[in-house]
Amino acid sequence: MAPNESARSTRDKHTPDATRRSERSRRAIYDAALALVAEVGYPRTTIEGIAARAGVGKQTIYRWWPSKADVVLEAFLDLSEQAAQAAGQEAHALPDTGDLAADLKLVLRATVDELHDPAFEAPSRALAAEGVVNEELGRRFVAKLLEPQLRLYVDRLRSAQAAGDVRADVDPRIALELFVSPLAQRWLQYTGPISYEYTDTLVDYALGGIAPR
Amino acid sequence: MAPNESARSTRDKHTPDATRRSERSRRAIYDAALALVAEVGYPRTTIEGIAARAGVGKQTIYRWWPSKADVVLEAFLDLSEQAAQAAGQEAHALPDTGDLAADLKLVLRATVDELHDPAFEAPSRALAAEGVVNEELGRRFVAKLLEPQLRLYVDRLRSAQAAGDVRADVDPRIALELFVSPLAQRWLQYTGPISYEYTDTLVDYALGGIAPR
Amino acid sequence: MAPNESARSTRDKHTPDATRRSERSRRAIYDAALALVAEVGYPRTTIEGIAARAGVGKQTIYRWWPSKADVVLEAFLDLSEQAAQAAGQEAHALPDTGDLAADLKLVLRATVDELHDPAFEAPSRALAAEGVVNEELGRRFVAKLLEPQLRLYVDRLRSAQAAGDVRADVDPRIALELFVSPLAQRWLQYTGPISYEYTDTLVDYALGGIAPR
Amino acid sequence: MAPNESARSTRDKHTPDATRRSERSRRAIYDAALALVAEVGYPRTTIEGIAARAGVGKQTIYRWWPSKADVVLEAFLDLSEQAAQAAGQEAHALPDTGDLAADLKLVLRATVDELHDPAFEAPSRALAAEGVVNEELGRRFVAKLLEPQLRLYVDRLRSAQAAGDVRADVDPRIALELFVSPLAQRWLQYTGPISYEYTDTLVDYALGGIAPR
DNA sequence: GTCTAAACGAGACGGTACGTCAGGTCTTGAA
DNA sequence: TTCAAGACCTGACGTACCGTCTCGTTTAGAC
Repeated sequence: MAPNESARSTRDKHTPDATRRSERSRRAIYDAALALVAEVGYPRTTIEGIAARAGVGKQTIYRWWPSKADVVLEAFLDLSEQAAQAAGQEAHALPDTGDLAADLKLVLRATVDELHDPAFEAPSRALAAEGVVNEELGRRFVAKLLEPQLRLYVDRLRSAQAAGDVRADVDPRIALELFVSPLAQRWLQYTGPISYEYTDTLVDYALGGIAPR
Repeated sequence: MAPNESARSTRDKHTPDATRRSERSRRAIYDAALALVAEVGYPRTTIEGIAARAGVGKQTIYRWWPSKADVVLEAFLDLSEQAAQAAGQEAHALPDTGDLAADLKLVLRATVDELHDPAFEAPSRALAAEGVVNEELGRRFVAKLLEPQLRLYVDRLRSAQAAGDVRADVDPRIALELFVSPLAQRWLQYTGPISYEYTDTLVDYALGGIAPR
Repeated sequence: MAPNESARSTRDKHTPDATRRSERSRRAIYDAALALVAEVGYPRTTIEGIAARAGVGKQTIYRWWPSKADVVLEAFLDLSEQAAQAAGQEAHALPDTGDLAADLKLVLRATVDELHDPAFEAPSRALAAEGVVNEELGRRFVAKLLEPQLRLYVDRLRSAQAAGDVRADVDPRIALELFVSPLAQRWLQYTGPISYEYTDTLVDYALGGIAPR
Repeated sequence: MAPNESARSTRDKHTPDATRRSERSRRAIYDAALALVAEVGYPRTTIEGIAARAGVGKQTIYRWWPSKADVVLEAFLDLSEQAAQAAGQEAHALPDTGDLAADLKLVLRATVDELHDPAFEAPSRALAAEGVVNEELGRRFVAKLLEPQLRLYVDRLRSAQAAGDVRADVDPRIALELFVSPLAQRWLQYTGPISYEYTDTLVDYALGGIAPR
């Protein structure tokens, strides 16, 4: 048996040698993918187009990613990581001044701003849409991007529970949805305008309830 | 000049004579579109496929609808209308037993069931996804399907306000999102499981707030 | 049995009542067909186009003619008849001055002129082309248009045989092809230019042969 | 710089790399094109049909040929070349036994046989018909296929002139039409039957003339 | 410092679906 | 019933991408 054969038998041809991967190509593909999604939208973004724009052969994309959705998702994750690093430690925890309502309002206002940022809007909308219809991608999108952010709310709510600002029997994972999901739905489905007043109101309603005290 | 001549002079060739439209074809196209979306999913549903399955020329589709999304949306609206008519007056108002929490829980449990119905899931997911990325379609989807349902919640909450079960200063249109949007997001984005307990909890949290009394 | 059934059984639907046929439409269709063939060529002449130009419904054409070729052939035959009537008796016989060569040259020169007439060229080329590939139409084209003209040559050659200007053992139907067919082929297949000198030469060669005497 | 690079720089994207062309596909397309023309005729032969029959993507045809006519013409030229190679040197010159009449009769009899060969008849009739109505194609058809054959007659007649069997003042290019064109017209237009006697007679008439000596 | 195997750019390949268009058939309403 | 109008079904058009598959050409690790 030739030595290279044994090498091949341990490595399927569908799993190329990652150590020899071209970093240049990877970066160029991320950039091209995000640029195209932003410019022409996700459906009209094609793998051929990404390859052409990145100055890369189509096979280089098909070698490393199984689908267009994966390329765009990974490119977006990369972008988010870079943005997070640029923003410093803020990404690791929500502010905790002791005033829960104020802290939540602050963070949600920042989210409102982010949702209006065109650089994020096009790709994240595209991925969200794909995730609606493609469960596997949707779950990955949530696990990699959404859930880590929601965990910060959970932490902050736990802290509030410890401080007695939130009832102990409340499930934080559900509670956070009271103010996060309405904002998400308005953004995703155009069911209403998004503003600081709106998110402030959400926090107030969620914390105090809508029933009379 | 005959009346129809003036009508014709204002109609260019891109807007065919709707009075001569074939009802048979329209129905067949609706059925085929919904069936295909349910069977192979929205992305793999093609206009060619709809035409073939409906026993209809492609041009007959392109003549009356500008895009695949429009065909499916209209087909889905038609389906919803039929379902509403079959269900009778239930669609016109939420139950109002005087017990707001119980009424909301009941309706949300019904929604949970509906969201698990495969006949509705495939097309509505497809349309929601398309609406995320296609604002025009999204707004139409909301206006025609979502908003009418949300209005029923508004009405019920107004009634509750009159009965003193909800604070008078609360905006019902926002308040309803406290329990509707979380469900919607879990369904759309797979951010969590959907169950009766979950929706019951949402109603409790929303009505009573999460802060201690 | 319903009354209309008996009506149908006595009259096949493919043979409508000719007595009620609109002469106006027939003429308009002939004119439109020839005009279109001349303007855009035979292949791009469509029954739809003829109907639109004639101000006639498509079905009116399909009712009376089985194919585009038939419409054009009939229109062309009609045109030829009219032209023949306008030209008087010249169509019934070739000139017979006693000088066979001169007579033939004269007639062939007239043919050269006719072949250069755009009003005749487009439809006759179109019909000839169709006839090459559609034997049934080709034979009809020949029988109705070509053969009557060739018969005049036969007559003239018979007269020449009687006068001793053509050998008695020569078959006139074949002999005429010596000068007619070369002209036809050059015209049909663009195998060479067409001029008076050319046709004169053909007559000389055909009458005298090309071998030395 | 490698030589092919400079070649590439002068070639835009509309002229693909011919060196990478698939010979298998080219052959399959030729075969399919000729088969379809023979079976259903030229007008009903479609590029889609050729592609399907050849087991080839449509784009592979559009990549290399600008039109259906070009595909079929090229396929037919290829067929002719192969037939010529199979026939050996006969294609390069007419027989020259010294007996002009006998040589011409022999060749014309072979032509008669060829005209009756179904493998040749369908595509050449289709191309001839198209050429009648499409001058550009017609001229190409003549230049590539007809004229090379006629040149052989010109050569043989020149040889006969040198031998004193044809008058020196005769133009061979015209003279050959005396026996070639009648046969062509009968075949193209169904103006008469085609037989050995007929072509023999044509040669006799053409060489000796039809006038008495 | 070679050697060599894999990743690379390029792009041709067999396909699918696109959206447009033309053509023959079928349906409707006016005369 | 004929006719005009035009919607219908069919199917070919030429284009855009798909995902696969070679081609040479880098390129980077092992010898």
